[in-house]
Amino acid sequence: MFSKACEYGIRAAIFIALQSLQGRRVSLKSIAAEINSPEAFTAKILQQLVRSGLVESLRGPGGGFSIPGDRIAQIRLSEIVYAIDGDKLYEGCGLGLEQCDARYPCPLHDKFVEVRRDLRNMLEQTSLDELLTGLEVGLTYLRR
Amino acid sequence: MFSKACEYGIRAAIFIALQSLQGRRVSLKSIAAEINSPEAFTAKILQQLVRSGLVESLRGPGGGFSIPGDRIAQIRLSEIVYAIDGDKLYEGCGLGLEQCDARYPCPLHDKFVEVRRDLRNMLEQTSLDELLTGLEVGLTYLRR
DNA sequence: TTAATTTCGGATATTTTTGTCCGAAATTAA
DNA sequence: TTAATTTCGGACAAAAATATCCGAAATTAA
Repeated sequence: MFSKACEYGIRAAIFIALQSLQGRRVSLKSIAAEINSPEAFTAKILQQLVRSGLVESLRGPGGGFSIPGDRIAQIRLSEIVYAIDGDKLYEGCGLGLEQCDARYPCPLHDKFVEVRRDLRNMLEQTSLDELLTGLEVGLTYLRR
Repeated sequence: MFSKACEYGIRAAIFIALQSLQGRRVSLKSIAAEINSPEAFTAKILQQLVRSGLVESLRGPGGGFSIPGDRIAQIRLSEIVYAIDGDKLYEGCGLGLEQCDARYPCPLHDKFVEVRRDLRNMLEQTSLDELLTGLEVGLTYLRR
């Protein structure tokens, strides 16, 4: 469903948010260790999130990545997915037709649009901070 | 959402079904021309559908691909997707965790499971023949 | 039988995605 | 200032997905 890059990006963002709540900046190394992702590849994805303004970074000793407290409740998964994969998930015909819309739909158009809208709604309605509560109380996990 | 292979596979199956209804077998060449797909690649995908028993093939002059009439109403999109992509779409954690289930869920587990169930239901409930009616009356399209 | 047609199957090529390496730049602290 | 740390950015490598090529096998018809 999501690309590997997206999976790593979301997991990283969740972990950064979790640590930012405690006022801790986290290094690339600790992120990759915590979410169990390839370090160098994760670096590329984090750079995309930084450029998109979803994550802040600081170089040098004690540096690392963070998300400002007020942003943690604002940022939606849809923004993270969009920053990494662009509108791939939101646009385009389910059967790959170049032109496919309500006027000239593919045979699957209506049903596909509905499913994708559900996915999109889910991503747009899910903020980072609501994913943290389960982690904090040990009900959900970021690795394994 | 779907792989290119799946997109071609579904479009091909729809076109074969449409022609089979008229008692016509269709060649690889005409399929690729009709659904606007790369011919040799489409051949590989058709072979998968044949091996899975979703499509019948016949070699030699006048040969080609077909779907028996009674199968057209039985075959679901879920079967086509499964024949081509396996259970990739139906299994696995949304965030890519190796172990993620109701007992040890990732932070997105519940929401993701719900969206994927919607997608799966849609594919399981959609049969080939119901996609043909729109095509027959010119309401939907397979190319463009 | 021969020639033409069409799918089958393996090898190969191209493109995209995923992943690695390494030096440069920035920052901190001794 | 110097050394250590950490992100940044570009080049490169590996793997997977997409796509092509071509001869073999099967079938049909002349």
